Amino acid sequence: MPKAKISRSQIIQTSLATLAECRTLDQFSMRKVAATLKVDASTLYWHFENKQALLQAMADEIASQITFPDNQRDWQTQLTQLFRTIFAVYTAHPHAAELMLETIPASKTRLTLMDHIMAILVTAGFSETEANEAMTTIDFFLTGLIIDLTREQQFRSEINSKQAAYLHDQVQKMHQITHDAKLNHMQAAVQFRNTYTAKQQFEVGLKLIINGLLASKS
Amino acid sequence: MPKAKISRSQIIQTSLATLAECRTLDQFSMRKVAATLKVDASTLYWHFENKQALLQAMADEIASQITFPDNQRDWQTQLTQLFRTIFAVYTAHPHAAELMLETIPASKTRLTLMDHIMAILVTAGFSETEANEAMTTIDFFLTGLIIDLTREQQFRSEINSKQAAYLHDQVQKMHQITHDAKLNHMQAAVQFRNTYTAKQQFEVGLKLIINGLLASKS
DNA sequence: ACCTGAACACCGTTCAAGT
DNA sequence: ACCTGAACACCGTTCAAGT
Repeated sequence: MPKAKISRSQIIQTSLATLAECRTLDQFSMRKVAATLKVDASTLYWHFENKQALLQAMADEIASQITFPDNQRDWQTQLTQLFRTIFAVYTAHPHAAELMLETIPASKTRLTLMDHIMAILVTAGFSETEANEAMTTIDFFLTGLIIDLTREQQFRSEINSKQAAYLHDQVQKMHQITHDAKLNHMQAAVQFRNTYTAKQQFEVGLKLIINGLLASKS
Repeated sequence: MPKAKISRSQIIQTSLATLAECRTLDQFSMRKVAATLKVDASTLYWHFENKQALLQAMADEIASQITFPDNQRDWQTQLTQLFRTIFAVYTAHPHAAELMLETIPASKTRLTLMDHIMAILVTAGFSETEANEAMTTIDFFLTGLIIDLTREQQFRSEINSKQAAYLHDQVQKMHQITHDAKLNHMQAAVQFRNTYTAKQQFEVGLKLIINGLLASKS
């Protein structure tokens, strides 16, 4: 029994490191991970069924870093704290939000997390239906926000590659059209996005949804 | 001046038809579009700068089918009607939601639409900030919902390809873990998703957010 | 049990050359 | 102005063969 050159968890760690150096999720490839590990690409297929399986494992690894809030506090506080943690974890790992979106929550870690979010709401007196709706709404909001913002940030920083240059032009064009067509509300929106940080936008959106929940309760 | 074999709009139409036959967005390729048009793949690059540009054009084409609601009605009705139209248009075109997510709204069509949504809210008395938050929240919710649901639907219908089979297994596994670990709230969530249609889930989520807006107003 | 090499069937994109 | 062919540098995945 010869010692294995690489382990499953080693692949996951290296994959996350490799992903961190990719500008977009689809630049992440099995071949790049293999190259970093100094292993043939086909070797990875002994450890993982396919690329999707590796992505799922990476998503789980990230999700496992999310900790649960103190359950003595009221539901608004618990929910806010928990989603703040999720926000922090997602922003700490490049492309984490996209990874979650492209991946099925078929692990105990992720399912337990979702169950916990719903538990907070159900314990607070919401129905299962309301809890499910609230959870997915917040989750999609959070995921969408992060994906959108990281995209724009990358355009601002990198003009090296042709692809980045094209996308940068599109952002410029967006501002141009907004200005020329006198779309005043969009102009306000753009300015709003430029002055607020991602964290601030997250807080304000989360508050809106929680307020909505509060209202539906009474 | 020889007559052009193909036109820009012809490419866009064929692309949408080609996309409709792809099970996932990343199965959509320039080469497939070219093959359908009986043209060399490189020809497309005379009409479009790159793949991203074609995707943007496709997204615009879809977005142009969204009509605005009667502006005599109150803001809740207008907002609900408009997003119902968006929901209908997104579900009519396979992968439309993903297309919107992967693409920058750098066209007059899409920017005007966004401006209109904000205008409804600002006219109703919300601040630009609140309007922007509400718009993005609803948009992300809608996009996320559609992407999630279409994914699951595809798994249920197709077991042909190996890729689909793997994802189908993951969905199974998700149910299994949920059951075994007694994640009761998740179980309720799964059941909820199985009995409700996409449209119903959309309606209920939209109502929640609008109620939140109503509450924040008073 | 774990890994390699070569191969297959794909991609997006470029560019000289054709009409 | 519009299109082609060939080429480049990539992909994910499989599978017989090695240790």
